[in-house]
Amino acid sequence: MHVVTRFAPSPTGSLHIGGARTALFCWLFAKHHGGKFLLRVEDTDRARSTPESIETIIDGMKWLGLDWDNKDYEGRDYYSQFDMRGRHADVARQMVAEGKAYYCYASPQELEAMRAEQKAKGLPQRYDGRWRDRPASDAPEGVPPVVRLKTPQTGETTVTDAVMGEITVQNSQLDDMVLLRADGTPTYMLAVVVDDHDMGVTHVIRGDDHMTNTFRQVQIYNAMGWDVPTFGHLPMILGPDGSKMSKRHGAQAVGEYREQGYLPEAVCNYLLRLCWTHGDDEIIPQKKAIEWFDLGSVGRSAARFDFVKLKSLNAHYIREMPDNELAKLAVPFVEKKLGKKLAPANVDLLEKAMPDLKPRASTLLDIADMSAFYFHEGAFDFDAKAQKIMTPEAGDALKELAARMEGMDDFSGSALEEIFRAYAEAKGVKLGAVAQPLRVALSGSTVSPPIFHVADLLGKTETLKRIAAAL
RNA sequence: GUCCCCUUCGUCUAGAGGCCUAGGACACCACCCUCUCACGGUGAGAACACGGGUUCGACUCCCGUAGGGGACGCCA
Repeated sequence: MHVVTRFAPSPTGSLHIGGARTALFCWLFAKHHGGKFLLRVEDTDRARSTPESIETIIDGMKWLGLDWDNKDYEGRDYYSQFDMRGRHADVARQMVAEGKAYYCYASPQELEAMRAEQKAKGLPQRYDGRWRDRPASDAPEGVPPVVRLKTPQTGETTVTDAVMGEITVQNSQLDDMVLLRADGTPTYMLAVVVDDHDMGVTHVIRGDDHMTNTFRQVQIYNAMGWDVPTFGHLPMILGPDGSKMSKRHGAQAVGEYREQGYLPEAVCNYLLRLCWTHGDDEIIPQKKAIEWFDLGSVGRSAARFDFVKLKSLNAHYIREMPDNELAKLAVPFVEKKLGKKLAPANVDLLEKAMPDLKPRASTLLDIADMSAFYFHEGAFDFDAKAQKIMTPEAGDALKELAARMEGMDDFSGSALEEIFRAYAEAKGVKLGAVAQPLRVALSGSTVSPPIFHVADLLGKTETLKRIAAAL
């Protein structure tokens, strides 16, 4: 199957998680079929479109690993809808010439009054076609008209959606939408259709908030005699409480997930599983996703976003990642936590500590929090719990054990553990009774990775230094 | 208000008329492992929105009700 998909965000903000999901699905569908995936920025709204927003969206796509095929297009890495405005206007004029569209001179105020009246009467709010059949001679002087599509008022329109199935709407429900604004710029409705057609888009995959637009857009395809692409509408992503996703629910922008230490693999896997399934499979690496993806397995109902599940998926991908790669990703987070650059030796230490850190972390932020103590300089400030562990008796024991450590040639974790175990057994106490004070001395906390291994990584000199500082 | 879509454990979902004593994952609880915290392992609890049909048989098909979402702009 010949496949061309596109992601068409409007550059009026960041790349939202819902947009990322749409982009992911478009990308997966194209990759699955060996087709093309295009990026088109819908920037016809000049007042709200910003270059910063375009950058943010592109950054987000790159971070997620969703590469598109229209790079280096006229000095840009994406299609700009605004660039095609001339073409859009030509199409609109062609439709007027062919009697498929007409000029409407109704002012915005007039239309507002019309809608208000309809609403008051409990009538459906739509353009009443007041200029649909009026002769050109009725045109008022000096009023720039908009171009409206002459939509069929009888019959019905059926769309076979690759996700939602067959959906039919009565044409009487559709009104004559604006194609070209009074200032000659195209509306979204016209621009998407023309661009999708011109770009050879075969599959329009987007959020289902566009479902009802589809019937209107089909009218434009029909008026122009163009092939209608296959549509696939994806269900909405809702906040945890079932209402529309908003700031109060948590991170919305893809960039925020990045800053919070999420891995793109986890975000993609989570987004994929949110409304698409492959039996009982939960962990779906990118390669498998491309192999398995299809539109038929996309669910039809809106899904609630579950930050906890995303986190557990992120934890999984952290555990799977090779230590060196993970350390590299974690460095900026650790440096931010520490407020200073990490020396090469410390980066090395971070990588060596990774096997201990990985199973304990859900995000890169967690890794930064848990690993900060390795790089700590000077004495720790013990919290109440730590102070409770550091009793005079514990101090005496540590002092004795430190003396034994001095003489160790093999300062490995297992050798240390042996010494501590032997000591504990001789004193008739549990290992924890001596291991916990060591943990507090070395990490400044009652919680840390396995403490003998920590000592091993810190080295004999640093370990003894920290014990001395703690006593 | 009009039109469109949706409805299985708390959440994401499996399920295409008998395979369902409704499966998996996250979360939660218990136990095991254990130097702390995790990881891991084992186990428990937890759902077919409601009401009518159709059928020998409905989570699965049809209708209705309720609830949720979306659209109704010279925004996209």
